[in-house]
Amino acid sequence: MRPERAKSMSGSMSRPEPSIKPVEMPEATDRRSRRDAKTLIEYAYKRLKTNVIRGHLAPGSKLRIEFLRKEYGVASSTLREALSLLVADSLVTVEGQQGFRVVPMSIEDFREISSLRKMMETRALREAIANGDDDWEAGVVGAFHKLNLIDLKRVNGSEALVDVYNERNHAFHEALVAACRSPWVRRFRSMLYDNSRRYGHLSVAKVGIRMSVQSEHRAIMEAALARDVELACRLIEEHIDLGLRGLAQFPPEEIAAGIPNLPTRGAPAASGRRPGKGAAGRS
Amino acid sequence: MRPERAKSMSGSMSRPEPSIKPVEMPEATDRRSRRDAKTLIEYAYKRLKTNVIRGHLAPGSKLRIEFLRKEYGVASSTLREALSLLVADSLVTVEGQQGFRVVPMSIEDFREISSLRKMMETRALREAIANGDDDWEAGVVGAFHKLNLIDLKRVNGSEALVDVYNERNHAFHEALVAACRSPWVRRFRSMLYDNSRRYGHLSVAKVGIRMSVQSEHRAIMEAALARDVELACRLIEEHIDLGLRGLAQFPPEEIAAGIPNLPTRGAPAASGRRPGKGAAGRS
DNA sequence: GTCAACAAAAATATCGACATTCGTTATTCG
DNA sequence: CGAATAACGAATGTCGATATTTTTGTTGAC
Repeated sequence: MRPERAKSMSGSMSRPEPSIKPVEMPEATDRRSRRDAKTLIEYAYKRLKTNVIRGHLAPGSKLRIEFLRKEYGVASSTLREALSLLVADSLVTVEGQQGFRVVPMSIEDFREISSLRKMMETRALREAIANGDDDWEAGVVGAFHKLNLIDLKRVNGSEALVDVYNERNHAFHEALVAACRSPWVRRFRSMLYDNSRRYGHLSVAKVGIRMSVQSEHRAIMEAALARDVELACRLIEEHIDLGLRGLAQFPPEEIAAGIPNLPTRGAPAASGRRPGKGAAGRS
Repeated sequence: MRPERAKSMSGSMSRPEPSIKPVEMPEATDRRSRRDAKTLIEYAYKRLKTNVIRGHLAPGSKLRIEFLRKEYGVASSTLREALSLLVADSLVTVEGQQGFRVVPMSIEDFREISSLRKMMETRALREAIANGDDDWEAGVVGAFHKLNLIDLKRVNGSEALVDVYNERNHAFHEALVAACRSPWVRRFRSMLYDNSRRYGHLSVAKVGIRMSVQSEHRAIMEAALARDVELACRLIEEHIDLGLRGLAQFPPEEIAAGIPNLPTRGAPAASGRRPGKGAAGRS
């Protein structure tokens, strides 16, 4: 069903690079998601969300309608609605006559998120383990396998591989709780997870991925499949704590700044500043 | 600072009717909130939120832009953005080319909300009791007093008094956790509480207010002021459970239907139906 | 009588122009 | 020289018209 990439790579090595389809390269993303998004609002919403989570839109920065409008090629109301939808995810705030803003990052924020995540994640996991059927197991095993195919040592440093890793890591954790049916738990968990991903990306960018992560994932998966609720919950709590600890060492201002040296794809200037007055001035 | 209502009531009776300023009568609300809303979006947002929580917009019903647009006197994009903001509160859903919809109600939904509310409410209360200063205590005592001024026996039946009661009940519970600083806990608690208010209103409309509620409130307040965390948490959990039990007796379809015999202020027809074809047809 | 294709109608989503508000800089007054 | 003020520019918020999509209603064939 996807005849487009027929003659791309015909290698036959034993285990080549982990089939990196260019997950969200700047161009590819646009085309793809614009196709399978039902509406332009949804398209803008997803793209904005990705960029916030990845840190391409700096934490705390102002989201100027006019700029993003042109950048994304949609009307102002369309973009505005997409941003409003992003408020539901607690990734963006909006205030009276003040416009939209990326939610700031801080270590206290990450602490609270991690703490609540432990509640929600375990609750979701409990339920998933109780309800999980064969399909759920298959999903977990599959997602873990895909995640495990990535050679961690090679990830640190490579932009593209980092993206793939983050994507698959996300998929694995989703698969774990896929069998949880409670809508509210799912919603809260999802909000918290999305927010925590921002810190996850930051952590990867700053200190790289810790090597123990694969074994942690494996242990969690095995406990879940063995239906050992208590163990699985304990392990996932530790997993969350380790993520927190990885960032706790940095000074607050470094965390608030987000990922450094990032070309801020789709964002105006760095933080709250104006784009600079020079350029086309006429005085 | 409010010279408007200078010569209104000069009574000097021992304890008259509990000074019912018409909290959100259909007209008054519009004027008032339209004034102190910074933007039209905020105005529409608040008004829609109130109507959803009160059940004037039936659970599960479709929110037709064109209809509400005229009703509220704002442009379609403005209303659209207000609705998008309501998605953040989990009071409204939006789906692809399908428009907006009031989130449905069900007893399972209420169960999950109540369950999660117990987590969040206790967590918020714990923190509030730990941090609470004199202002917090004053706020709690004041809110309780106002709530307690209402004669419950007289409430059941009177539309206006029900609104006042619900409003003050809300204020009391807000005051209890006002000293909680954790943004995420506050946010989640708030979402859950708003949603649970829908069921609260339904409960009041169907079975009236249980007479024990005042003593429950008093006990919670006293425990909180005495800084008895464990007792306060236990009491509030019981409080929540009692609210749930009040509705659990009804058949599912009655709960899904929302408040009966309500003129659906600001809503088109009852549920998913069209407004009727007659009127200005020209065939 | 049931189903399917087609046409009409309604509702959603999208757009770009316009009005309003806010923050900044330049100016004036004490 | 400093503070308050006024004009400017930029960004937000608001609007109604238009394009697309979905739904409804009807006709015709099997």
